[in-house]
Amino acid sequence: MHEQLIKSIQDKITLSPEEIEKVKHFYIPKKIRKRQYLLNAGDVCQYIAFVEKGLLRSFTVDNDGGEHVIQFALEGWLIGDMSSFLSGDEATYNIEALEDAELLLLSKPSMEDMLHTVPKMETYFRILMQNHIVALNRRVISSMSDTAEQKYLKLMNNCPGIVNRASQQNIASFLGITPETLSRIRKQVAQK
Amino acid sequence: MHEQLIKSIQDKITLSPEEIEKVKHFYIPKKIRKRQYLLNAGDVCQYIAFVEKGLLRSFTVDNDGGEHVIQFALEGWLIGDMSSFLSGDEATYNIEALEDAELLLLSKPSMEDMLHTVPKMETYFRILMQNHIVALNRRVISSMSDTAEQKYLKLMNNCPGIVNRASQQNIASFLGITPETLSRIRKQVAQK
DNA sequence: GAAAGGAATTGATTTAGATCAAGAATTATT
DNA sequence: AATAATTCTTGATCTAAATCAATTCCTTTC
Repeated sequence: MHEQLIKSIQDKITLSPEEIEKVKHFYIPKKIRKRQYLLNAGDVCQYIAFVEKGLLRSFTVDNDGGEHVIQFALEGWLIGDMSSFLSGDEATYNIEALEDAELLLLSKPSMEDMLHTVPKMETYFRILMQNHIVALNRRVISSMSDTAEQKYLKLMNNCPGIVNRASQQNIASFLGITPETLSRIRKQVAQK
Repeated sequence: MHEQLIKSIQDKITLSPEEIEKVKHFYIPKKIRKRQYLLNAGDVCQYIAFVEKGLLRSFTVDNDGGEHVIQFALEGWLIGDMSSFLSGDEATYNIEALEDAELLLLSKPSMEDMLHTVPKMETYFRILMQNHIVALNRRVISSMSDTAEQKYLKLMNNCPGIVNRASQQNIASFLGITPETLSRIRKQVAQK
């Protein structure tokens, strides 16, 4: 049940077997089914979720009712409304399972306990945050300067799992293009 | 010399006068002149810079030689290549002063010392990081779903200082539009 | 203070991608 | 298995913004 989590941690820091056992106990396993929501915009985000299995998306709904996919999360990724989780303010994002999923939830008190008990986990979360900021900056630049095709090809290279498993509507929304444009791009890319 | 920094900190956490004095000593004052670079892409980002006075920008140069403004920083803001600073890897951003500037530099060893000496500063940096992530997410959504005019109006509302002080080329680059388009938008906005 | 070099404006044209619309192909539901 | 409901594809048209180009307006700088 914790393989992905352990892998994710050991990728970044070194923990003793005892520390690993301690860390495990701070996470609450939870299964959710396709189409279920883990978080509704307006609620406070009580947990950040580590994905052991499945695929989720976070998204906002704008004034005109348009959905914007902020992030996907598959095996080994973390998802949540970080800002709401850390500050206790209302969440601006919704989080929905796109496939049946197995999650490991971490509440804020558990997180604080854990960082106190296993201080090396500070480094783990710092690295995650840092990677996240780098990824967001890349996405800003890409959304400003790449063509729709370049955006799609980059996503395909960086996250083939998402391209294979998410619907084209969701992928298009994530890339900031229409589903029609994505469909045409896929056709072109296929025949070369 | 430290007014802006103290204001920024006291905005988020409460420190005793003694703690404030301690914090001050970890920062190195530095003046740089317009057009000077604080960081070149490829170097390691040794310092994050708190802006006491002036205006700076960080930007990347893509393969075709095109510049992309990542961020502006004016009084009370922090600028640096966070990823390079924290990880020690090569910076991907350049940082340049757009006006003569007075900075307070924080090196990584100083930062670690400071967090150790005044642990409440952890919270300060956590809040800064968190705000940064929220801002980046907003920017991604805006760049995908807003028109050029909406992007400009939002920047004008959120950061009038930048709109007034940065060149239109830089503002256009930051917004992901051409200088010509920005010029036309400004004309329209002015006559209403 | 004149010349030079950018920066900003304005106009004409092009284009990538959006929008509108209708049909084909999957996927769900009973 | 049959029907309903999405999702995806394909085509025709439209539009916001890019590109190309020429002029005017500011700053530098000598």
